[in-house]
Amino acid sequence: MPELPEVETIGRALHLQLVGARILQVEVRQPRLRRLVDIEALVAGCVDRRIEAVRRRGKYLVVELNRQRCLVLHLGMTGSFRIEPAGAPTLPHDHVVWELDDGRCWIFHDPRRFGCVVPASLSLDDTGRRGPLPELGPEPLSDGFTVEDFHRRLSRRQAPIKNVLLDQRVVAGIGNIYAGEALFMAGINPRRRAARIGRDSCRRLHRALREVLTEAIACGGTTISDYRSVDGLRGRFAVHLQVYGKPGENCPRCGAVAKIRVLPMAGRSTFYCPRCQH
DNA sequence: CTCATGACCTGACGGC
DNA sequence: TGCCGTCAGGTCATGA
Repeated sequence: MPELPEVETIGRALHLQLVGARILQVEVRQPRLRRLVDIEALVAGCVDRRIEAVRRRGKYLVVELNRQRCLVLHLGMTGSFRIEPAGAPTLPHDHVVWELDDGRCWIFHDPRRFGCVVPASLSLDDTGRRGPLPELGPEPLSDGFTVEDFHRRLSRRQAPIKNVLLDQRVVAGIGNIYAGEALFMAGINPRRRAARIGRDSCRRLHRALREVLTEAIACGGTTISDYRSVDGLRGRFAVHLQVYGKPGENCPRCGAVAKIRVLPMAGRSTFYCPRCQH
């Protein structure tokens, strides 16, 4: 579910809520997430440590703990966090519960169990990666994401641009919704081979990605059904979506001239306007 | 290396 | 009402 704006929203909320708290204990109710939770390592990595920061990298969250440890978290499709008073009743699919020293507990909830909770040592390698994060491309909202570098990366790929945008090694944090929205904004057909995106189109796509992600973060993300931030609030970007989830509707740019179409690409639904996107 | 496909899970929804 | 197929915001392993 969550893409960069949703993970950013959740990460900011967790940072505000958790920094300064000390973890008294951690309970793993269901270790069988996408990667099996190593309970021993999680307990050793968490208990009696203070939470110092929560940061985002791509769609991952890194919770920094004192004494050089961290937690690497991913929300998969349906992961969420909430914070409750200690002893509050838990729900089905509450898989990990951290008890804090201030009378609250922090809960990881994930019905589909595509998320992960991985304890790691807090160390930077020479590429700036933390712990067991996979190889990730540049942060699209950072200065390190330049048109030149983006164009170079695209020029090596023969796959459709839509699929390449979903490759986290090319640029980090883009998922199905924002890939489709950015391609619409940039007027690029999702089936276009990435290597055949010219300099001008690449510049438009670069700008579109930054614009859509920035606006979505300002809205607290996009809620289609499940997604909620830590406080339980919905993201408000859904009303700004131009094409995602709107097959058969009039294109918002060319009006009634063309209808939005949907086609499967790499197993995911892709929405686009056949008239406006080339 | 690149690329496409299916697997991993649960729940919601529509058709019959 | 209930059963079945399909679909869902993500990643990862596998084989061509």
